[in-house]
Amino acid sequence: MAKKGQYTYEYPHPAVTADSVVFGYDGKELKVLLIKRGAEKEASTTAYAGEWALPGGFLDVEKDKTIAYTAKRELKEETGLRLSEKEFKEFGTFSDIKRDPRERVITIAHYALVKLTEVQADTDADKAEWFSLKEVPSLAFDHDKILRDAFSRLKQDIHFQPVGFELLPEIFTLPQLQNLYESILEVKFDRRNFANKMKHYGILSEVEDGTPRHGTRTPIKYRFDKENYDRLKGNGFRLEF
Amino acid sequence: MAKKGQYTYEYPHPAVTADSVVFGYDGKELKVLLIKRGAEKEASTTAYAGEWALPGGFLDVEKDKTIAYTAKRELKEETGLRLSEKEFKEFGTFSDIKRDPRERVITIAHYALVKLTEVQADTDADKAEWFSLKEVPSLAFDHDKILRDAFSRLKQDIHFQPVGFELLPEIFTLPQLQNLYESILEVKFDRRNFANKMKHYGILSEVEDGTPRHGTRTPIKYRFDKENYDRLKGNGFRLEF
DNA sequence: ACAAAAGTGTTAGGCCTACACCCATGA
DNA sequence: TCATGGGTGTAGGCCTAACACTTTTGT
Repeated sequence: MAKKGQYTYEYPHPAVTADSVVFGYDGKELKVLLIKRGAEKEASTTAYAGEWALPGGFLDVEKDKTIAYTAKRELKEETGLRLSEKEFKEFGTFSDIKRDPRERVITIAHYALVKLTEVQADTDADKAEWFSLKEVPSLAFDHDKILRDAFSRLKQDIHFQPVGFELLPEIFTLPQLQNLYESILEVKFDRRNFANKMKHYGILSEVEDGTPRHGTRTPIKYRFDKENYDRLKGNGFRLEF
Repeated sequence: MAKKGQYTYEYPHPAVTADSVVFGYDGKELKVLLIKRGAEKEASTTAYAGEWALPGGFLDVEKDKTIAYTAKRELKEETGLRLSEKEFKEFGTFSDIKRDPRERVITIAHYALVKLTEVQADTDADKAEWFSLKEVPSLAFDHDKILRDAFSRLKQDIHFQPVGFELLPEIFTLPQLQNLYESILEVKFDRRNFANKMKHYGILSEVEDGTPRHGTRTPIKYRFDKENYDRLKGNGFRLEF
């Protein structure tokens, strides 16, 4: 570890952190991953000790190639989750002069989408916990605001890029997909219209699992047609509703 | 001025800057404001001396309330332009480890829209110059990329929020407005369809200037209905084309 | 047997697109 | 007088929104 006071500059420098809002979907609700700030580690983490916060941490000036890499590294260290840098979408900078009581800290905020059902096993339950968006406790620093902003940004983004693939298990049903959209946009859709639209996009392929679907009570299973999905993601699309 | 080496930290800190891409419209073309980097001032500005760059500069850790304030302050200092903090839209962070040869510098990129015809007088011609987007020289640091990203972001944003008010003079004509949209989106529109659409939004009010419009050769003058314009801006809108 | 979940198709209305002609001015 | 710029309206197509009934399973 570096010696105290080793790094000097002609002008004051701020500290820079990357914080991440990780959204997951359990088939019913949208959730967010939070960590509990501990008092055990470096002195610099003692602010807001014991409170819930977004995962994130300081830019390693000498090693982190980009701030997205910081986000990735810190998420892994704090929650056990391994995501690639590309999965972090930057959505804003929070730079208020008083946002950290210790020193001037600028944070670059990111959000990421994960398949909750698949990564739940990887999240280190000692440190991290998934919260329903409606039951998020009050958070350290300005993380409440960061979380709110991330959610609005996700709401915006969902209009232009399909969003299911990142959040749903590989095999899913139309009602699940619809519920996901409804959870994010906080509205209800007509079942028929939703199905028509999704089918027209051509990103769904029906999964044949042998069972010859007796009733209509058990939903049809789909997976995403990754090729069309990615093309749509690249070109952008217009979800109107 | 602070003494050299006065500021020490336990861990290395990056420098943080705010850079601004200021777009203006002269009635024909979209332009961008650039500054020429000088060698005269502090040592820290000698990198890329003499080259063109985006206006911007270092966060004043002790005084700048937010990074948007940094953007505002630096723009004023470097070009003479006075904008309010709200006029700077943050659109991304550029954090590549090698983007500045001197030390680790993270920049928070912003863009702003101004009425070129009205502010041209305020821009300090010794330091700053307006360039047509198609004639931008090669820029210092990674500012080429920042400029490209700003332009794409503007293109995106224009689909969801009306954009004329910030760029056009108070009184303008429909052909001007159309040309502005065409300049930004780099496409051509049908005159009639464009007019129909804009009129349906209800953000244009005809300006009566006495002259009883003999021919149709002289275009009708409009101003924005600020109330409807702001409402539309708040609610968002969907420009389809 | 009843409530809840899921599948399915049609119609009306609104928005987008394409398209042509006239008038006045300036060269 | 001719080329240019600007104003204006309509018809067809597509997408969106609204809407009801049937089947089956679980209680």
